[in-house]
Amino acid sequence: MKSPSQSRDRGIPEATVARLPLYLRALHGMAERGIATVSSEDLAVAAGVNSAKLRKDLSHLGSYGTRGVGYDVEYLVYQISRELGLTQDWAVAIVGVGNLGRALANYGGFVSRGFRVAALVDADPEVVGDTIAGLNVEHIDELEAVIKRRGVSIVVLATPAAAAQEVCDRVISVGVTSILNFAPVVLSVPEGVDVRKVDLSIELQILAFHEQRKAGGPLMAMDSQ
Amino acid sequence: MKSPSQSRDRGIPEATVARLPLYLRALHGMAERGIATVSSEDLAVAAGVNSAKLRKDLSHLGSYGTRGVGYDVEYLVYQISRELGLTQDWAVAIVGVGNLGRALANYGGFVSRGFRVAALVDADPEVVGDTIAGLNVEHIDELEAVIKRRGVSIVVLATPAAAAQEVCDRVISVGVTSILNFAPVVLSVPEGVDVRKVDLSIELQILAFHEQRKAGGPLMAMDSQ
DNA sequence: ACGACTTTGTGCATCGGTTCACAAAGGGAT
DNA sequence: ATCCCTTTGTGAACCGATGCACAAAGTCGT
Repeated sequence: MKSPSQSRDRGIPEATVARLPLYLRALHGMAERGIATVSSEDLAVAAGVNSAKLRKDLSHLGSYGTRGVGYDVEYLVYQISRELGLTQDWAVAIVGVGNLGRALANYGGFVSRGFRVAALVDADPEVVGDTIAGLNVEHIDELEAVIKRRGVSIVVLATPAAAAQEVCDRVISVGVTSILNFAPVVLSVPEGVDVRKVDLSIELQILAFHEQRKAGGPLMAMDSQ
Repeated sequence: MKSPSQSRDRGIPEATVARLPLYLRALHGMAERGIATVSSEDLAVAAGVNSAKLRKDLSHLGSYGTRGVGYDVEYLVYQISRELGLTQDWAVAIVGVGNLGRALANYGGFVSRGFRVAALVDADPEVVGDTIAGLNVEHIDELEAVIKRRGVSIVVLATPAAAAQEVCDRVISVGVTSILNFAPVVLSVPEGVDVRKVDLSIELQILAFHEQRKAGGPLMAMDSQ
Protein backbone atom coordinates (compact mmCIF):
# COMPACT_ATOMS: atom_id res chain seq x y z
CA MET A 1 0.00 0.00 0.00
CA LYS A 2 3.07 2.18 -0.15
CA SER A 3 5.46 2.91 -2.96
CA PRO A 4 8.81 2.61 -1.23
CA SER A 5 11.04 3.68 -4.07
CA GLN A 6 8.52 5.93 -5.81
CA SER A 7 10.57 8.73 -7.44
CA ARG A 8 11.92 10.62 -4.42
CA ASP A 9 11.09 10.25 -0.77
CA ARG A 10 7.98 12.39 -0.72
CA GLY A 11 7.01 11.02 2.68
CA ILE A 12 7.68 13.69 5.26
CA PRO A 13 7.74 12.33 8.83
CA GLU A 14 4.67 13.21 10.82
CA ALA A 15 6.77 14.75 13.58
CA THR A 16 8.34 17.06 11.03
CA VAL A 17 4.99 18.12 9.59
CA ALA A 18 3.85 19.05 13.08
CA ARG A 19 6.82 21.39 13.48
CA LEU A 20 6.72 23.11 10.11
CA PRO A 21 3.98 25.53 11.20
CA LEU A 22 6.20 26.50 14.11
CA TYR A 23 9.09 27.33 11.83
CA LEU A 24 6.75 29.18 9.53
CA ARG A 25 5.53 31.40 12.33
CA ALA A 26 9.05 32.19 13.47
CA LEU A 27 10.05 32.99 9.88
CA HIS A 28 7.08 35.31 9.40
CA GLY A 29 8.14 37.20 12.49
CA MET A 30 11.66 37.54 11.12
CA ALA A 31 10.47 38.62 7.69
CA GLU A 32 8.43 41.37 9.33
CA ARG A 33 11.49 42.54 11.18
CA GLY A 34 13.34 42.72 7.87
CA ILE A 35 15.70 39.82 8.50
CA ALA A 36 16.82 38.43 5.14
CA THR A 37 18.85 35.37 6.14
CA VAL A 38 18.81 33.14 9.17
CA SER A 39 21.01 30.32 10.43
CA SER A 40 19.56 27.03 11.60
CA GLU A 41 20.81 27.89 15.05
CA ASP A 42 18.92 31.19 15.27
CA LEU A 43 15.76 29.81 13.75
CA ALA A 44 15.88 26.84 16.08
CA VAL A 45 16.06 29.13 19.09
CA ALA A 46 13.13 31.19 17.82
CA ALA A 47 11.06 28.06 17.29
CA GLY A 48 12.14 26.47 20.54
CA VAL A 49 13.76 23.35 19.10
CA ASN A 50 17.17 21.77 18.70
CA SER A 51 19.09 23.07 15.68
CA ALA A 52 20.02 19.59 14.40
CA LYS A 53 16.38 18.65 14.45
CA LEU A 54 15.48 21.77 12.53
CA ARG A 55 18.07 21.08 9.85
CA LYS A 56 16.92 17.51 9.48
CA ASP A 57 13.30 18.67 9.23
CA LEU A 58 14.13 21.19 6.52
CA SER A 59 16.23 18.67 4.66
CA HIS A 60 13.08 16.64 4.10
CA LEU A 61 11.70 19.43 1.94
CA GLY A 62 14.83 19.74 -0.12
CA SER A 63 18.16 21.51 0.08
CA TYR A 64 17.13 25.10 0.53
CA GLY A 65 19.99 26.40 2.65
CA THR A 66 23.38 27.79 1.74
CA ARG A 67 26.33 26.43 3.68
CA GLY A 68 28.28 29.08 5.46
CA VAL A 69 25.32 31.46 5.24
CA GLY A 70 22.02 30.00 6.32
CA TYR A 71 18.53 30.10 4.87
CA ASP A 72 16.92 32.87 2.89
CA VAL A 73 13.93 33.81 5.02
CA GLU A 74 11.53 34.71 2.24
CA TYR A 75 12.39 31.69 0.14
CA LEU A 76 12.02 29.34 3.07
CA VAL A 77 8.65 30.85 3.97
CA TYR A 78 7.51 30.12 0.45
CA GLN A 79 8.81 26.55 0.42
CA ILE A 80 7.27 25.64 3.76
CA SER A 81 3.98 27.30 2.83
CA ARG A 82 3.86 25.37 -0.38
CA GLU A 83 4.66 22.10 1.36
CA LEU A 84 1.91 22.68 3.91
CA GLY A 85 -0.52 23.60 1.18
CA LEU A 86 -0.98 27.17 2.35
CA THR A 87 -0.45 28.68 -1.05
CA GLN A 88 -4.00 27.75 -1.82
CA ASP A 89 -7.01 28.95 0.11
CA TRP A 90 -8.93 26.48 2.27
CA ALA A 91 -12.60 26.92 2.99
CA VAL A 92 -13.37 25.96 6.58
CA ALA A 93 -16.80 25.38 8.10
CA ILE A 94 -17.38 25.66 11.83
CA VAL A 95 -20.19 23.52 13.15
CA GLY A 96 -21.49 24.50 16.56
CA VAL A 97 -21.61 28.18 17.38
CA GLY A 98 -21.52 28.08 21.15
CA ASN A 99 -18.90 29.90 23.15
CA LEU A 100 -16.08 27.99 21.54
CA GLY A 101 -17.37 28.12 17.98
CA ARG A 102 -17.85 31.85 18.34
CA ALA A 103 -14.31 32.27 19.62
CA LEU A 104 -12.98 30.27 16.71
CA ALA A 105 -14.99 32.26 14.18
CA ASN A 106 -13.52 35.46 15.52
CA TYR A 107 -10.03 34.08 15.91
CA GLY A 108 -7.73 36.08 13.67
CA GLY A 109 -5.19 33.31 13.34
CA PHE A 110 -7.62 31.35 11.20
CA VAL A 111 -8.04 33.84 8.45
CA SER A 112 -4.43 34.92 8.57
CA ARG A 113 -2.86 32.67 6.01
CA GLY A 114 -4.45 30.10 3.79
CA PHE A 115 -7.66 29.59 5.74
CA ARG A 116 -11.03 31.23 5.36
CA VAL A 117 -14.07 30.61 7.52
CA ALA A 118 -16.65 29.96 4.82
CA ALA A 119 -19.63 28.82 6.86
CA LEU A 120 -21.08 28.70 10.36
CA VAL A 121 -23.67 26.06 11.16
CA ASP A 122 -25.72 25.38 14.29
CA ALA A 123 -28.78 23.47 15.40
CA ASP A 124 -30.17 26.04 17.83
CA PRO A 125 -32.94 28.10 16.14
CA GLU A 126 -32.02 30.86 18.57
CA VAL A 127 -28.69 31.51 16.86
CA VAL A 128 -29.50 30.46 13.29
CA GLY A 129 -29.75 33.62 11.23
CA ASP A 130 -27.46 35.61 13.51
CA THR A 131 -24.42 37.25 12.02
CA ILE A 132 -21.14 36.31 13.67
CA ALA A 133 -17.78 37.51 12.44
CA GLY A 134 -19.54 38.77 9.34
CA LEU A 135 -21.11 35.41 8.53
CA ASN A 136 -24.69 34.26 8.60
CA VAL A 137 -25.27 31.24 10.84
CA GLU A 138 -27.03 28.52 8.89
CA HIS A 139 -29.23 25.69 10.05
CA ILE A 140 -27.84 22.23 10.58
CA ASP A 141 -30.40 20.85 8.13
CA GLU A 142 -28.49 22.73 5.45
CA LEU A 143 -25.18 21.17 6.50
CA GLU A 144 -24.53 19.04 3.43
CA ALA A 145 -25.79 21.67 1.01
CA VAL A 146 -23.67 24.41 2.56
CA ILE A 147 -20.53 22.31 2.47
CA LYS A 148 -20.97 21.48 -1.17
CA ARG A 149 -22.03 24.97 -2.20
CA ARG A 150 -19.08 26.68 -0.50
CA GLY A 151 -16.48 24.10 -1.42
CA VAL A 152 -15.64 23.41 2.22
CA SER A 153 -12.87 20.87 2.63
CA ILE A 154 -12.05 21.22 6.31
CA VAL A 155 -14.67 21.06 9.05
CA VAL A 156 -14.21 22.24 12.62
CA LEU A 157 -16.44 20.48 15.12
CA ALA A 158 -17.35 22.65 18.09
CA THR A 159 -20.61 20.92 18.94
CA PRO A 160 -21.61 19.27 22.20
CA ALA A 161 -20.12 15.79 22.60
CA ALA A 162 -23.44 14.09 21.92
CA ALA A 163 -23.84 15.65 18.47
CA ALA A 164 -20.28 15.28 17.22
CA GLN A 165 -20.42 11.78 15.75
CA GLU A 166 -23.57 12.44 13.76
CA VAL A 167 -22.25 15.68 12.30
CA CYS A 168 -18.99 13.92 11.57
CA ASP A 169 -20.76 11.16 9.63
CA ARG A 170 -22.78 13.66 7.67
CA VAL A 171 -19.86 15.80 6.55
CA ILE A 172 -17.93 12.70 5.57
CA SER A 173 -20.88 11.59 3.48
CA VAL A 174 -20.44 14.66 1.30
CA GLY A 175 -16.74 14.14 0.83
CA VAL A 176 -15.03 15.96 3.69
CA THR A 177 -11.87 14.14 4.75
CA SER A 178 -10.29 16.58 7.22
CA ILE A 179 -11.83 17.28 10.59
CA LEU A 180 -10.65 19.27 13.56
CA ASN A 181 -12.56 18.02 16.57
CA PHE A 182 -13.05 20.02 19.77
CA ALA A 183 -15.78 17.79 21.16
CA PRO A 184 -14.61 15.47 23.93
CA VAL A 185 -15.40 12.21 22.15
CA VAL A 186 -13.48 9.66 20.16
CA LEU A 187 -14.84 9.91 16.64
CA SER A 188 -14.97 6.81 14.54
CA VAL A 189 -14.27 7.49 10.89
CA PRO A 190 -13.57 5.41 7.81
CA GLU A 191 -10.05 4.96 6.46
CA GLY A 192 -8.76 7.97 4.61
CA VAL A 193 -10.42 10.55 6.84
CA ASP A 194 -8.11 12.65 8.99
CA VAL A 195 -9.23 13.69 12.43
CA ARG A 196 -7.21 15.92 14.70
CA LYS A 197 -8.38 16.40 18.22
CA VAL A 198 -7.98 19.34 20.54
CA ASP A 199 -9.06 18.64 24.06
CA LEU A 200 -8.74 21.30 26.69
CA SER A 201 -9.49 19.14 29.66
CA ILE A 202 -6.92 16.55 28.64
CA GLU A 203 -4.23 19.20 28.52
CA LEU A 204 -5.19 20.37 31.99
CA GLN A 205 -5.09 16.84 33.32
CA ILE A 206 -1.59 16.33 31.97
CA LEU A 207 -0.51 19.52 33.69
CA ALA A 208 -2.12 18.38 36.93
CA PHE A 209 -0.18 15.15 36.76
CA HIS A 210 3.15 16.93 36.54
CA GLU A 211 2.14 19.54 39.08
CA GLN A 212 1.31 16.80 41.55
CA ARG A 213 4.69 15.22 40.95
CA LYS A 214 6.44 18.49 41.63
CA ALA A 215 4.40 19.24 44.72
CA GLY A 216 4.92 15.86 46.35
CA GLY A 217 8.36 15.90 44.78
CA PRO A 218 11.47 14.86 46.68
CA LEU A 219 9.75 13.81 49.87
CA MET A 220 6.75 12.00 48.46
CA ALA A 221 6.59 8.71 50.27
CA MET A 222 2.93 8.25 50.99
CA ASP A 223 1.57 5.72 48.55
CA SER A 224 -0.95 2.94 48.90
CA GLN A 225 1.85 0.42 48.70
CA MET B 1 19.81 14.57 37.96
CA LYS B 2 17.68 11.46 38.18
CA SER B 3 17.46 8.74 40.77
CA PRO B 4 17.62 5.62 38.62
CA SER B 5 17.07 3.02 41.29
CA GLN B 6 14.94 5.18 43.57
CA SER B 7 12.46 2.80 45.26
CA ARG B 8 10.21 1.67 42.40
CA ASP B 9 9.88 2.89 38.87
CA ARG B 10 7.59 5.83 39.54
CA GLY B 11 8.37 7.30 36.15
CA ILE B 12 5.33 6.91 33.95
CA PRO B 13 6.13 7.44 30.26
CA GLU B 14 4.93 10.76 28.92
CA ALA B 15 2.97 9.06 26.15
CA THR B 16 1.11 7.05 28.74
CA VAL B 17 0.26 10.10 30.83
CA ALA B 18 -1.20 11.74 27.73
CA ARG B 19 -3.56 8.81 27.25
CA LEU B 20 -4.73 8.34 30.82
CA PRO B 21 -7.31 11.15 30.53
CA LEU B 22 -8.70 9.35 27.50
CA TYR B 23 -9.16 6.13 29.41
CA LEU B 24 -10.64 8.05 32.28
CA ARG B 25 -13.27 9.61 30.07
CA ALA B 26 -14.21 6.26 28.54
CA LEU B 27 -14.43 4.74 32.02
CA HIS B 28 -16.66 7.53 33.29
CA GLY B 29 -19.00 6.87 30.41
CA MET B 30 -19.10 3.19 31.26
CA ALA B 31 -19.65 3.82 34.95
CA GLU B 32 -22.63 5.99 34.08
CA ARG B 33 -24.07 3.22 31.99
CA GLY B 34 -23.72 0.89 34.95
CA ILE B 35 -20.93 -1.27 33.55
CA ALA B 36 -19.03 -2.82 36.43
CA THR B 37 -16.13 -4.60 34.70
CA VAL B 38 -14.41 -4.04 31.41
CA SER B 39 -11.81 -5.93 29.42
CA SER B 40 -8.75 -4.23 27.99
CA GLU B 41 -10.14 -4.98 24.55
CA ASP B 42 -13.44 -3.17 25.13
CA LEU B 43 -11.85 -0.23 26.90
CA ALA B 44 -9.29 0.07 24.14
CA VAL B 45 -12.02 0.30 21.53
CA ALA B 46 -13.87 2.93 23.54
CA ALA B 47 -10.72 4.99 23.89
CA GLY B 48 -9.64 4.45 20.31
CA VAL B 49 -6.32 2.75 21.00
CA ASN B 50 -4.68 -0.65 20.62
CA SER B 51 -5.46 -3.03 23.48
CA ALA B 52 -1.85 -4.05 24.05
CA LYS B 53 -0.95 -0.41 24.42
CA LEU B 54 -3.73 0.09 26.90
CA ARG B 55 -2.61 -2.86 29.02
CA LYS B 56 0.97 -1.65 29.02
CA ASP B 57 -0.18 1.84 29.98
CA LEU B 58 -2.23 0.55 32.89
CA SER B 59 0.55 -1.75 33.99
CA HIS B 60 2.64 1.34 34.71
CA LEU B 61 0.21 2.31 37.46
CA GLY B 62 0.23 -1.11 39.06
CA SER B 63 -1.50 -4.39 38.62
CA TYR B 64 -5.15 -3.44 38.86
CA GLY B 65 -6.72 -6.00 36.55
CA THR B 66 -7.93 -9.53 37.15
CA ARG B 67 -6.85 -12.12 34.63
CA GLY B 68 -9.72 -13.84 32.93
CA VAL B 69 -12.09 -11.04 34.00
CA GLY B 70 -10.82 -7.56 33.22
CA TYR B 71 -10.73 -4.34 35.18
CA ASP B 72 -13.18 -3.10 37.79
CA VAL B 73 -14.47 0.14 36.30
CA GLU B 74 -14.93 2.06 39.51
CA TYR B 75 -11.62 0.99 40.98
CA LEU B 76 -9.77 1.87 37.81
CA VAL B 77 -11.41 5.28 37.68
CA TYR B 78 -10.15 5.90 41.17
CA GLN B 79 -6.62 4.74 40.45
CA ILE B 80 -6.24 6.79 37.30
CA SER B 81 -7.76 9.85 38.96
CA ARG B 82 -5.35 9.52 41.82
CA GLU B 83 -2.40 9.09 39.50
CA LEU B 84 -3.36 12.17 37.52
CA GLY B 85 -3.87 14.15 40.69
CA LEU B 86 -7.57 14.68 40.17
CA THR B 87 -8.53 13.62 43.64
CA GLN B 88 -7.50 17.06 44.76
CA ASP B 89 -8.99 20.28 43.53
CA TRP B 90 -6.90 22.55 41.34
CA ALA B 91 -7.46 26.28 41.25
CA VAL B 92 -7.05 27.60 37.72
CA ALA B 93 -6.72 31.23 36.65
CA ILE B 94 -7.56 32.35 33.15
CA VAL B 95 -5.65 35.39 31.95
CA GLY B 96 -7.14 37.15 28.96
CA VAL B 97 -10.91 37.31 28.72
CA GLY B 98 -11.36 37.76 25.01
CA ASN B 99 -13.47 35.42 22.94
CA LEU B 100 -11.35 32.44 23.80
CA GLY B 101 -10.94 33.19 27.48
CA ARG B 102 -14.69 33.62 27.77
CA ALA B 103 -15.30 30.32 26.05
CA LEU B 104 -12.85 28.62 28.40
CA ALA B 105 -14.45 30.19 31.47
CA ASN B 106 -17.83 28.85 30.42
CA TYR B 107 -16.50 25.48 29.30
CA GLY B 108 -18.12 22.84 31.47
CA GLY B 109 -15.33 20.34 30.98
CA PHE B 110 -13.07 22.46 33.13
CA VAL B 111 -15.10 22.42 36.25
CA SER B 112 -16.18 18.82 35.77
CA ARG B 113 -13.56 16.94 37.70
CA GLY B 114 -10.70 18.26 39.72
CA PHE B 115 -10.50 21.73 38.23
CA ARG B 116 -12.05 24.98 39.34
CA VAL B 117 -11.78 28.33 37.59
CA ALA B 118 -10.76 30.49 40.52
CA ALA B 119 -9.94 33.77 38.80
CA LEU B 120 -10.35 35.72 35.58
CA VAL B 121 -7.86 38.46 34.79
CA ASP B 122 -7.67 40.96 31.94
CA ALA B 123 -5.96 44.21 31.03
CA ASP B 124 -8.87 45.87 29.25
CA PRO B 125 -10.65 48.32 31.61
CA GLU B 126 -13.74 47.70 29.53
CA VAL B 127 -14.13 44.13 30.78
CA VAL B 128 -12.54 44.43 34.24
CA GLY B 129 -15.36 44.33 36.76
CA ASP B 130 -17.66 42.33 34.49
CA THR B 131 -19.05 39.06 35.73
CA ILE B 132 -18.36 36.08 33.49
CA ALA B 133 -19.38 32.55 34.36
CA GLY B 134 -20.14 33.82 37.85
CA LEU B 135 -16.71 35.32 38.37
CA ASN B 136 -15.58 38.89 38.66
CA VAL B 137 -12.95 39.87 36.11
CA GLU B 138 -9.97 41.40 37.89
CA HIS B 139 -7.34 43.81 36.67
CA ILE B 140 -4.01 42.58 35.43
CA ASP B 141 -2.26 44.79 37.99
CA GLU B 142 -3.72 42.47 40.61
CA LEU B 143 -2.33 39.38 38.86
CA GLU B 144 0.25 38.34 41.43
CA ALA B 145 -1.99 39.17 44.37
CA VAL B 146 -4.93 37.23 42.95
CA ILE B 147 -2.83 34.16 42.25
CA LYS B 148 -1.45 34.09 45.76
CA ARG B 149 -4.75 34.89 47.45
CA ARG B 150 -6.70 32.19 45.59
CA GLY B 151 -4.02 29.55 45.73
CA VAL B 152 -3.88 29.27 41.95
CA SER B 153 -1.43 26.65 40.74
CA ILE B 154 -2.33 26.37 37.07
CA VAL B 155 -2.58 29.37 34.76
CA VAL B 156 -4.29 29.41 31.38
CA LEU B 157 -2.93 32.03 29.01
CA ALA B 158 -5.54 33.31 26.57
CA THR B 159 -3.95 36.69 25.97
CA PRO B 160 -2.81 38.20 22.69
CA ALA B 161 0.55 36.89 21.56
CA ALA B 162 2.34 40.09 22.46
CA ALA B 163 1.32 39.94 26.13
CA ALA B 164 1.87 36.26 26.77
CA GLN B 165 5.55 36.26 27.68
CA GLU B 166 5.19 39.07 30.20
CA VAL B 167 2.21 37.47 31.92
CA CYS B 168 4.08 34.19 31.90
CA ASP B 169 7.10 35.72 33.63
CA ARG B 170 4.92 37.36 36.22
CA VAL B 171 2.98 34.27 37.20
CA ILE B 172 6.20 32.27 37.39
CA SER B 173 7.61 34.92 39.70
CA VAL B 174 4.89 34.09 42.24
CA GLY B 175 5.49 30.36 42.07
CA VAL B 176 3.25 29.05 39.28
CA THR B 177 4.91 26.14 37.50
CA SER B 178 2.12 24.87 35.23
CA ILE B 179 0.92 26.87 32.26
CA LEU B 180 -1.51 26.11 29.48
CA ASN B 181 -0.73 28.46 26.63
CA PHE B 182 -3.19 29.37 23.90
CA ALA B 183 -1.20 32.32 22.61
CA PRO B 184 0.68 31.64 19.40
CA VAL B 185 4.16 32.23 20.77
CA VAL B 186 7.01 30.10 22.05
CA LEU B 187 7.28 30.93 25.72
CA SER B 188 10.66 30.83 27.33
CA VAL B 189 10.54 29.59 30.89
CA PRO B 190 13.06 28.46 33.49
CA GLU B 191 13.74 24.82 34.21
CA GLY B 192 11.02 23.18 36.26
CA VAL B 193 8.14 25.09 34.72
CA ASP B 194 5.76 23.09 32.59
CA VAL B 195 4.19 24.67 29.54
CA ARG B 196 1.63 22.96 27.36
CA LYS B 197 0.64 24.62 24.16
CA VAL B 198 -2.63 24.49 22.28
CA ASP B 199 -2.45 26.08 18.89
CA LEU B 200 -5.49 26.12 16.67
CA SER B 201 -3.79 27.37 13.56
CA ILE B 202 -1.08 24.72 13.78
CA GLU B 203 -3.68 21.96 13.88
CA LEU B 204 -5.36 23.43 10.83
CA GLN B 205 -2.07 23.62 8.98
CA ILE B 206 -1.36 19.97 9.68
CA LEU B 207 -4.77 19.09 8.30
CA ALA B 208 -4.14 21.19 5.22
CA PHE B 209 -0.91 19.34 4.61
CA HIS B 210 -2.63 15.97 4.57
CA GLU B 211 -5.60 17.28 2.65
CA GLN B 212 -3.28 18.54 -0.05
CA ARG B 213 -1.61 15.16 -0.24
CA LYS B 214 -4.93 13.44 -0.65
CA ALA B 215 -6.11 15.90 -3.28
CA GLY B 216 -3.00 15.76 -5.43
CA GLY B 217 -2.67 12.13 -4.43
CA PRO B 218 -1.79 9.41 -6.90
CA LEU B 219 -1.21 11.62 -9.87
CA MET B 220 0.72 14.43 -8.24
CA ALA B 221 3.78 14.94 -10.39
CA MET B 222 4.15 18.68 -10.59
CA ASP B 223 7.04 19.65 -8.39
CA SER B 224 9.75 22.29 -8.76
CA GLN B 225 12.27 19.53 -9.37
C1' DA C 1 43.65 32.24 -6.30
C1' DC C 2 43.72 30.47 -1.93
C1' DG C 3 42.98 29.48 2.80
C1' DA C 4 40.37 30.22 7.01
C1' DC C 5 35.89 30.22 8.66
C1' DT C 6 31.00 29.33 8.87
C1' DT C 7 27.05 26.62 8.43
C1' DT C 8 24.50 23.04 6.18
C1' DG C 9 23.15 18.28 5.41
C1' DT C 10 23.49 13.63 7.09
C1' DG C 11 25.46 8.94 8.86
C1' DC C 12 25.08 6.76 12.98
C1' DA C 13 24.19 5.59 17.70
C1' DT C 14 20.53 5.92 20.88
C1' DC C 15 16.13 6.25 22.88
C1' DG C 16 11.31 6.04 23.74
C1' DG C 17 7.21 4.09 22.16
C1' DT C 18 4.39 0.53 19.72
C1' DT C 19 2.97 -4.00 18.65
C1' DC C 20 3.12 -8.91 18.64
C1' DA C 21 2.72 -12.97 20.82
C1' DC C 22 2.67 -15.82 24.75
C1' DA C 23 3.31 -17.50 29.47
C1' DA C 24 1.19 -16.73 33.91
C1' DA C 25 -2.91 -16.11 36.53
C1' DG C 26 -7.33 -16.22 37.73
C1' DG C 27 -12.61 -17.78 37.25
C1' DG C 28 -16.14 -21.08 36.47
C1' DA C 29 -17.91 -25.52 35.17
C1' DT C 30 -17.96 -30.28 35.96
C1' DA D 1 -10.15 -30.86 43.03
C1' DT D 2 -9.14 -30.56 38.26
C1' DC D 3 -9.43 -28.83 33.66
C1' DC D 4 -10.63 -25.49 30.33
C1' DC D 5 -11.33 -20.89 29.00
C1' DT D 6 -10.58 -16.04 29.23
C1' DT D 7 -7.80 -12.14 29.87
C1' DT D 8 -3.94 -9.86 31.95
C1' DG D 9 0.89 -8.44 32.17
C1' DT D 10 5.24 -8.38 29.82
C1' DG D 11 9.57 -9.98 27.11
C1' DA D 12 11.31 -8.97 22.87
C1' DA D 13 11.42 -7.35 18.15
C1' DC D 14 10.49 -3.43 15.62
C1' DC D 15 9.88 1.33 14.25
C1' DG D 16 10.28 6.17 14.09
C1' DA D 17 12.37 10.19 16.09
C1' DT D 18 16.25 12.56 18.35
C1' DG D 19 20.75 14.49 18.75
C1' DC D 20 25.67 14.13 18.23
C1' DA D 21 29.39 14.98 15.52
C1' DC D 22 31.58 15.62 11.25
C1' DA D 23 32.50 15.84 6.28
C1' DA D 24 30.95 18.53 2.40
C1' DA D 25 30.07 22.91 0.56
C1' DG D 26 29.90 27.35 0.30
C1' DT D 27 31.42 32.55 1.61
C1' DC D 28 34.59 36.17 2.59
C1' DG D 29 38.94 38.42 3.19
C1' DT D 30 43.44 38.92 1.65
